[in-house]
Amino acid sequence: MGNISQITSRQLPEHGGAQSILRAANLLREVGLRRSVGLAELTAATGLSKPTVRRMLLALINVGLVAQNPETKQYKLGVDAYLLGQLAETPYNFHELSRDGIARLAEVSGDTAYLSIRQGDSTFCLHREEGKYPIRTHVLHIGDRQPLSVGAASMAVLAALPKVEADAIMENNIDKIRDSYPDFDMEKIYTLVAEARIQGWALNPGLAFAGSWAIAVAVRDPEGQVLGAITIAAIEARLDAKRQLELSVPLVKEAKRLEKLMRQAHGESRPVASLLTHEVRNRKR
Amino acid sequence: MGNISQITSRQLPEHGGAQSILRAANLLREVGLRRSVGLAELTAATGLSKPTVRRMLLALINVGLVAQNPETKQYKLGVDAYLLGQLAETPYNFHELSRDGIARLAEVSGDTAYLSIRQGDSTFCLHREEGKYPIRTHVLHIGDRQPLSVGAASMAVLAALPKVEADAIMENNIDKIRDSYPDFDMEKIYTLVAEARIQGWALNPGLAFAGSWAIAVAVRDPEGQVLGAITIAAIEARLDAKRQLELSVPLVKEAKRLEKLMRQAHGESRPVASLLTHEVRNRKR
DNA sequence: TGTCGCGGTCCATAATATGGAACTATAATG
DNA sequence: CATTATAGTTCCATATTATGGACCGCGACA
Repeated sequence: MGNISQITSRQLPEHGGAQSILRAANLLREVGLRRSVGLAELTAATGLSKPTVRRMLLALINVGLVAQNPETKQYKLGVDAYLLGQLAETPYNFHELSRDGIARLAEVSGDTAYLSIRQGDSTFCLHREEGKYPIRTHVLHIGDRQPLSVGAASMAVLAALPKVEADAIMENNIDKIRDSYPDFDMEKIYTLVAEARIQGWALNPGLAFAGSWAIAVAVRDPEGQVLGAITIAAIEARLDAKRQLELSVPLVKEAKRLEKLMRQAHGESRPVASLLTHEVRNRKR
Repeated sequence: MGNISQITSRQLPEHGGAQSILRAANLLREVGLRRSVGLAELTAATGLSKPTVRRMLLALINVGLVAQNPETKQYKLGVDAYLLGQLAETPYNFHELSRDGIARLAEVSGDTAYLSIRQGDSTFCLHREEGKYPIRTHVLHIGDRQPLSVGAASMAVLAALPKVEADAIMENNIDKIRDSYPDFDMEKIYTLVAEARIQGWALNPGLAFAGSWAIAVAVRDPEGQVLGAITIAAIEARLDAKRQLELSVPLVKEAKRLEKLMRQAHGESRPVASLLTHEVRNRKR
């Protein structure tokens, strides 16, 4: 494998020998990131040859991780991918524990509340809860991924990271961002992140999508690492300076609450019920 | 696929060349089926050599599908597995659309209601909702898989399948079941499934776990295929013949409702919102 | 009718993954 | 302290396994 040019994605011969797994996982990710996608696009996205992609897709279909619509010939994630997700957990039960808080935020604000988790140089939208106000921004969807810098949650995460780390990431992401959001003002991002550091919450004044504003607060795990962020998004008219301040209060409160929940849950390593669980599991095995 | 000996799992050189993906997926599944597992058990479970398993695990860790606890050295599914699951869907939105109905069943019964989806020769527990009655059976957990024949949901699915297919599956599963549930009376299963065909709902009178009874109804997708089942489980004292009859009414009703929901949702291929989604997605790419 | 884009397949070749063995380390057990 | 079990690593000859160029068939378009 080429070790000089880094055109496609992750590579390196890797000490051991397991390249095909990396490729397959990459492919799986590419399929997942689009709701439905054709063979050609996947070959382009992965940089692999058509037969290879097709073979890998067949294998993934065989194990149920991918499904193909027999009419449109489009590929998408299969049921087993869903099931696998049911078996996995977010760290510290981040997702589960946040549910109520996010709902409360949607309730009190009337707008849309989000939960995002950090994944390397991106954030990933895990959950969305809608409030009662009839005009909503539907910009961010569950499953959407945004490079750090783009969006309120992203900026909140960046602001919460050590400054050197944040700067390195921004440097790193700058190309990715120029590709996807050509008319993006990186200077503004630096300012906004700096402000977020002082305020304790980040503001996205419609940068990614005109008219769609949002404020966000980072959430840390019991070890102090930045796990993700919670966000309230609204149309511009409903997020002026005054309301930003108003909403930042419950937002920060819910973030603190979530952090506390995670600390508590972290204390009790295993609930009593798992004893029974264990008994049953043995029976099965 | 191998139709004679099924010793290890899926095998055969497979027409194409993508065996390592099959192996990796298998490994991933084995990791997922246990909450947390060591290297030795995985080598045993997969039938592969230690270096191979370790190499594959490293690759899977690299892509985030597996995580390793640095203290215990145990492996489990990684965050990316979770995220992947968020991107996937159950067929016909089975899981989403069932949520309210399951909650209602838990509410009216006071006991525990389940949703299970069929996966080949097994059912997989997708969702559980608990009622208010203080004594609950915690036998089945989200993520648990049971071979068809074992459990009320399983039997409901079997009863709903064409008889020849059901018989073939039972024949097929019989070894698996003898392994895991040594004191299992297959004769009784046949009887119960036959009864289920007549009644329209299946009863598990504490077969898998003494004292834990349940009734279940199969659910079909808009094409008429059996997708899974919904279940009400309770302790034996709360599921005598009279109450079985009582509870079977709302159970069947919810199943019908769910089927209707899926038919409706199937009609409208794409909601309006996805136009916007598409626009945003383009921006990113 | 020609051509372009797409999904899909073949197969000789080259690259890749494999696992036995031998070894280290650490922790629990008797 | 010896023993056992577990996790993990390295080496390397071997052959299993993946690869992609070339090719086919189809439908859309001009």
